[in-house]
Amino acid sequence: MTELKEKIAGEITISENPGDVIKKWRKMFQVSQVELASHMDVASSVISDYEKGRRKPGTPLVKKIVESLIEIDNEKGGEVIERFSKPGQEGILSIGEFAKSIPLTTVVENVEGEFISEGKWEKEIYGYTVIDSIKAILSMKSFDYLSIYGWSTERILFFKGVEHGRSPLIAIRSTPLTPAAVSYIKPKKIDELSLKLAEEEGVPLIRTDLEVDELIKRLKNGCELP
Amino acid sequence: MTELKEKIAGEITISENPGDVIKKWRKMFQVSQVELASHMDVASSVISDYEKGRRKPGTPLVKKIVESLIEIDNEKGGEVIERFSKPGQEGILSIGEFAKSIPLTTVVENVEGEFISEGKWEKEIYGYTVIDSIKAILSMKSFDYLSIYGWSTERILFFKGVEHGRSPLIAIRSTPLTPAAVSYIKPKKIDELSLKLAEEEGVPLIRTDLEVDELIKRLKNGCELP
DNA sequence: CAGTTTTTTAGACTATTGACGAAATGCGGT
DNA sequence: ACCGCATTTCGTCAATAGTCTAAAAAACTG
Repeated sequence: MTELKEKIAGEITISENPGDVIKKWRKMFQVSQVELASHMDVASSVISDYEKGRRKPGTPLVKKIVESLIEIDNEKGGEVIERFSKPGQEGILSIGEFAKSIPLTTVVENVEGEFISEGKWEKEIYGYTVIDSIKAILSMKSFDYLSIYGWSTERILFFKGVEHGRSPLIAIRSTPLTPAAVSYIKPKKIDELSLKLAEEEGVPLIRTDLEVDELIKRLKNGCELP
Repeated sequence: MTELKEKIAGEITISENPGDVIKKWRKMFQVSQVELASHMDVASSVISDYEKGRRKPGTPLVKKIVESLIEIDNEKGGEVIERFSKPGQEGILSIGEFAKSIPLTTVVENVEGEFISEGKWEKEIYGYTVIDSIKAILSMKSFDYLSIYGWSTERILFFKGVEHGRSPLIAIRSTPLTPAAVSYIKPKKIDELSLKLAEEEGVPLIRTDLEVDELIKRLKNGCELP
């Protein structure tokens, strides 16, 4: 949902003619100016002024327009939103980029993790993705493994719902890209095959016993910004 | 490039604290307020006022900030931009969503196309993707076939650089999703196997002899908005 | 620690936005 | 042609953005 909001807001903002883009998305959501204005508690001529370019919207107003379109569609059953749901990303619980690269050892420390793989790993991490393995497996035919890389492959992947560690590694090996590191969230027992697979990929394995919510919180707060 | 700009602008706009997001991205690009301000030809205290939330940016200003960050990075070799390049999308020439669903027959008419597959096709099309098959093949190991679906699978895919029509269909069959239609741009000769493959997928094959630029233009102008 | 750079803060002024209401225009249906 | 609904246009005013300069505070480096 946030991604769609950002997409719309970004497109409006970057455009040479924000008014045209506002109008385009309003029509996409099949909402009249009167309806949008009513939802926003303004006069409909306000919407027209922006769409025709008489006024340039500030960010608070773009935010309000976008959120209103989303809310109106939800009230109508969410059909348009459904159409704009990207396929294959159901199992991604959280994904983000760090403001600066962070040493892997620091990330692991922050999430109270411990290395399963032996050796000294001096990688720099630029982002993270937290994945629910069960959901990913259930949508096996459609899960978009490439989407877990978001904006960079130099990231650490956290898998929840893993027992022995194999399936994420096998899936990762089926894509053309390689993450910087893989971590399991509260795994049962990591077997030797997983270690071997990871070694062949040059990917360090880590484990953490943090709760998922706490993990995500730490990734967002502890690693993203000073 | 546009996608990254929209991503940054969208995140700034949708945020409860745009100033914090502006600061985050400025730091990500490793640019000081002084440098950014100088590039934008304003006083550095202007940047501070926005980052600290004393002023709320209008869309023209967000646009200017984002474009300045990108330009500054380009001047420094583009390393940060490179880091944020999504892998696997090198062969996508153009991708877009229609404001409303359009009957396939109308789309085909607009691009002066003709059906190769027999029968009456009454599909509704929600978007398009124009793909350079040569580039996609060259980055064979990393081309992200799922990315061609953008925000919806209900789209028509146009393949440029196709001789007999097989490779796109084989590639499509290797992903878990199915497009609404497939069109070739100036193909040599479509062989029977391609027809058969398409038939098995329930995907109509179309051909068009438009130049790629003209095709993209028509898709953007003729189909996107009335 | 000192010096330099970066960021923040505050006051001030001009231009523009945010928003209204009323009138005009456009469009589709009967 | 008329009606109802949607959109556009325009004038107006209060509030806020866009921007400056100068000083203070914070951060960084050797």
